[in-house]
Amino acid sequence: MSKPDVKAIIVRAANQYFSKFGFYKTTMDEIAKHIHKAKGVLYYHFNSKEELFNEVLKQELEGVKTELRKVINDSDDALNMLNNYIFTRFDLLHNSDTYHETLKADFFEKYHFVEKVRGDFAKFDKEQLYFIISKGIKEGTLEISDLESTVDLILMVMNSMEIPLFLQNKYSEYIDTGKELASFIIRGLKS
Amino acid sequence: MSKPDVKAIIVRAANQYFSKFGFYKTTMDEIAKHIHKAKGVLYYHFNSKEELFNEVLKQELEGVKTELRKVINDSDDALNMLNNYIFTRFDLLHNSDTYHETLKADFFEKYHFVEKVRGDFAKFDKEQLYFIISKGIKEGTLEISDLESTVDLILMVMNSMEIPLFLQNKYSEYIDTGKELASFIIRGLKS
DNA sequence: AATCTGACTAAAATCGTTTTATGGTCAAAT
DNA sequence: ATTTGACCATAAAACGATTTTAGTCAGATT
Repeated sequence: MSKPDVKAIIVRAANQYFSKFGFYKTTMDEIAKHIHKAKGVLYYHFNSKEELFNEVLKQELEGVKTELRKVINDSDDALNMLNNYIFTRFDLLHNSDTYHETLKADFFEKYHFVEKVRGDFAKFDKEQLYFIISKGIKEGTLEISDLESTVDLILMVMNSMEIPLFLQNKYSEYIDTGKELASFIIRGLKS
Repeated sequence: MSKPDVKAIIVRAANQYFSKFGFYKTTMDEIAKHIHKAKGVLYYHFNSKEELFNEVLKQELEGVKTELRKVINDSDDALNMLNNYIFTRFDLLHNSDTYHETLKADFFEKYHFVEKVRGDFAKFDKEQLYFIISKGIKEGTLEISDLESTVDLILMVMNSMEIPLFLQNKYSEYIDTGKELASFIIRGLKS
């Protein structure tokens, strides 16, 4: 405890407020008071509220990425890998409250400042799918005509489902069908 | 013209306003003035604004259903039928402004009064998919393990895509991938 | 009898104004 | 190098007065 990492403490507190109340209903004063500091210190470590929110989101998605990498490492054949990837991705994002905030934002066409972090995650996502499907092709278990558009298709479907799943409280209603989605996609890709 | 069908005239005018300005920003006075009648006459033919909106939506979806029935009648094998159904459905709903209103509503959890009409359409939708896929099974071109859950899966995906397609102006961005969706689904069902 | 009118009401939305809250700054303190 | 707390400008909330609007109804019209 010789050097308390204030930046990390701020992010942790900010995370609690942002994930509970969202961007607009969280005030910088609240966050500062919660860690028994003056508001100014937030502005010593971050240039703006938006930057702080960005950092919280970034760390949340970083956690998701770490878990997804584990999924990829722990599955050996591409079929299981794809199946686990799709399901775990839904499960992890289901529990990512700050990410849900940005989904709402997307809907209302606000939160422009968050584009970069979301773009980064989209890129990661795409890379993983490329990797998994390419692996399947090499293994001979998958067979597709156009890798690029297949990846786009899967991404589109997964992204489209996020609003009903996470924002419209249809997770319990849809999740069983969602599991089938994974096996259905795989069936469509199988050789 | 001996008996001008006032009810139909009201619905036509209401349709113009609702589809352009939505439910809340359309006033009963506007509609009445547009057809050169007093507002009271609207309440002679309909019990409330909600009921009038319902009627407009009902007729819009009735039109969609009619077109979709044509698609089913005009395709002979189940594979083409399914392909055309999915694509035409997206295309028709893309142009159904009043329906878009209810999608927004769904998101904001308002417009409870519209549940019945939407439920009717969902039922129709499900019946058609059942019909098409059953036909494909009989023909021997499709082969699936669980009809019920397959239908649910396709419905879930199509419904999920409506928000990005119709409300987030991603129609042009997604529609090409959307076309592939149809052929992808078919591939997944083929025997 | 069926259809329509227009004045009416109660409730809600809108608008202009004042007050308060909030993001952000900074000189001084630690 | 980090933190404080007073301070500013602006945006959001609160307020109250005014207008709009969904819905009603007694009476007119056909």
